[in-house]
Amino acid sequence: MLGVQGSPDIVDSPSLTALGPAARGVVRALLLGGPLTRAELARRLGLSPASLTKTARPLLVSGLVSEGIALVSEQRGRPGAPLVLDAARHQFIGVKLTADEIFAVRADARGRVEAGQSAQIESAEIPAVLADIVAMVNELGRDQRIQALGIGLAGEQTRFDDTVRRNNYLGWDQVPLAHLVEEATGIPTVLSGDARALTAGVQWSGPGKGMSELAVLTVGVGIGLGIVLEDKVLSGPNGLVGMIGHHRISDSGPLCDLGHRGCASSYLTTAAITAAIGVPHGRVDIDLAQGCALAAEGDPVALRVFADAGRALGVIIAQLVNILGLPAVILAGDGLELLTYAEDSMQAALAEHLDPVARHPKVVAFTSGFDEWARGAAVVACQWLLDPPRHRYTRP
Amino acid sequence: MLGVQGSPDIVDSPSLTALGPAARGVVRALLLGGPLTRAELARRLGLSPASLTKTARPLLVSGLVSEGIALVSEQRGRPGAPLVLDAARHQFIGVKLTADEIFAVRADARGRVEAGQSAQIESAEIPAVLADIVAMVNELGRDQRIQALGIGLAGEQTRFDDTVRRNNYLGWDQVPLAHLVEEATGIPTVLSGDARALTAGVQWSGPGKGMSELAVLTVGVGIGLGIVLEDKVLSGPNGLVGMIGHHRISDSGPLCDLGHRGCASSYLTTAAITAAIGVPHGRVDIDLAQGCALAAEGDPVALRVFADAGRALGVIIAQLVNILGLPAVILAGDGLELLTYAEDSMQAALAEHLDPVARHPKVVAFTSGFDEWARGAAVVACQWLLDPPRHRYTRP
DNA sequence: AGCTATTACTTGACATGGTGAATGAAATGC
DNA sequence: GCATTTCATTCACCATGTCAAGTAATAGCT
Repeated sequence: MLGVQGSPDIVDSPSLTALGPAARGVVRALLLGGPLTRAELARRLGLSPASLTKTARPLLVSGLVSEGIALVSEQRGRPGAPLVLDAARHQFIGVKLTADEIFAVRADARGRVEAGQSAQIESAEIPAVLADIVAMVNELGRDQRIQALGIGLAGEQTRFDDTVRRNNYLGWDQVPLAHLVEEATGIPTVLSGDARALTAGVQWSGPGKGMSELAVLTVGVGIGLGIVLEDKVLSGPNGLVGMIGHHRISDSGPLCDLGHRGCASSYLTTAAITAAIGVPHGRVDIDLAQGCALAAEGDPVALRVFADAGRALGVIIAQLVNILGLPAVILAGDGLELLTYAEDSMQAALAEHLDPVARHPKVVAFTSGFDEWARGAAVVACQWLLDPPRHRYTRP
Repeated sequence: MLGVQGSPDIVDSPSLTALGPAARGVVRALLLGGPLTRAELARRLGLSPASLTKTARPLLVSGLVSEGIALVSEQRGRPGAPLVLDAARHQFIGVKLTADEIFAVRADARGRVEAGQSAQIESAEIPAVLADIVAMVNELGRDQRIQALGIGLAGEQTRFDDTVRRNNYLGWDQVPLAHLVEEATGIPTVLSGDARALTAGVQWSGPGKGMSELAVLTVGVGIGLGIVLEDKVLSGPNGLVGMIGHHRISDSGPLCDLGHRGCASSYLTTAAITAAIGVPHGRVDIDLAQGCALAAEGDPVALRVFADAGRALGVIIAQLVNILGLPAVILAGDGLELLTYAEDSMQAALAEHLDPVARHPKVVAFTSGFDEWARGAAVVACQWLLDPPRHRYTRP
């Protein structure tokens, strides 16, 4: 692009915030459902055809939406003109903040990653971290108009949050991070829990695209859980949702670091698995890949550990499905490698613990890089902008 | 036979269906929050004061709402005039349908029961049951204008359903019961799952009144679960929610009738408890009250059975709170008597299995008669009428 | 080809529900 | 008695959505 930093010749697509709630609803539906005719949109949004004509007009004029060519119709009557959304027109930035590292990506409205970077955190002091974030955001947003910025971090964040509450990793408490970043960058900013951000990414543009109900279960350093109900990522009144890490799976079993016997963490975290495999072999420095290699060689210890892990996964999935009636569960996280040797026992445990009346859920493994977490945060930012505001009125 | 709707000497308060969505919102808030000033309503509904003046006017004119006297103000400025809702003005009927009996109550909008009756079901044939229901409804609705009718039954019903899907108790499948009853009585009718109806009753006018998030766990013949999230009773995509009856509590434990070892049903259903107490004593005809009596005498078998039941309850509550972040769990059902001797172990198990980060929930026992189920169905009918319609448009 | 049924879209009059700004009303605190 | 604070109203205006009516484009049938 020709433009220099901050120059006026950036293509200035109108901000999504300028759209009314009706238009946002249309954009949201198009984002999730691909090109759709006005008639189909009207049906999905529960509006009259007349409304859609009216709502779509300004979107067409602005160029955000354009009319495609009618498909070969298998219908009887006049074919509809599909509306196609120019999702690449709007950019978002997603940031995943951990105790020692920051990941950030720039993505378009559909969640396609355009650029990304990462940096180590030198100090957990608020001004230092803030400066790091701002530097990365400015770098990624150079010569781009960024619609919104999403930050995902561990802890008790609600779906669209603005302050960091009790973050043990960073040692922060009650930090108005969204406001700080917004002031420094000029970009509207929202916070979210990291598991919730990952879930949002899965739901809008990952393997769960278009599903209204699903759960995302992550295994790795810890166990994370995100739940989508009625198209919305659940966050609970305090952001305290999905604390499934210490669910008891079995009365007899290994101990987790909190002293629970047979809890989910004791079977599923990477540390638990590597320790369980390594100790009987007299090795403490084993990693997950080595554990998998042992299993591949037929090592009985490794096979048993993975089988137990699979069983734990199956029990958790069954509980979720029984309680919430979910039709799909997505497995993710950097410990997902274990699934190779755990899938059979997982399926067996799932079948055993599923309620006889419940429908068998679709279970999908979603292998992804670490930037998936940051991408999820970008999706959260997009969802935030397009969210139908419940409370429009802010008193003076 | 036609309903009594047409009789000319009924005080004809305008139907709630005539209210627009804005007015319904006000009525709903007043129903849940008692008398509220316009200013407070505006804050709760996220509207401007101007909106409230406008919305409240027709309600005041119609007499459904009247202005109370300002309370002794502890505020600084002008005291607001509380709007009080005349909840007794609108009647609803709730019906609980089981395999062999029908319970029905008439209640006002606030869920206060005005009358009730029950009848045995002679035959499970659809026309026979329909006739029974219609007769009871006509009897309860005599000389009254009934706003809506709610029917609660076991099975895979969604929150506001219209057809009975796969009901094993009655042997029905795909019966458009709501439509049939509506035609025969002239009263708008809605179906709901029975656990969901009970939950609705708890949420609107029971011990959970005013709470936005809670779960209702029932013990008795089976184990039921209803979940409220963001003020709405959860029903899932297929109405398959809360199938918690066969969750595994322990590897070792009694068998349930499906052959699961140590599942929730095997610890908590009344049949399981009475059998567990009775068999060691060589008695098969024991009931729950007798079991309690034995426990009161210090019978070690009974005490142990109740302690195990309490532990199962505690585990289930902990799981629910961990996953959903619920601040409160209400216990109900006709088997609740067991709690007298199970509470300690329940609390212990809850504390043990709750995630270290999770907030300890409020656990409340809600002892109630059998008509609580029918009352819940009446509340569902009221919620249904006052629900903000997502899809207003019905195409011609 | 021409007709009919079917589905898609547009138009304009109208209703509803919401806002902001200005104003008035009723209490407390000094 | 007066400032302050909070509550409520009024009026002009906007956004969204419906209805009824009409136009447009296709498939299938005769």
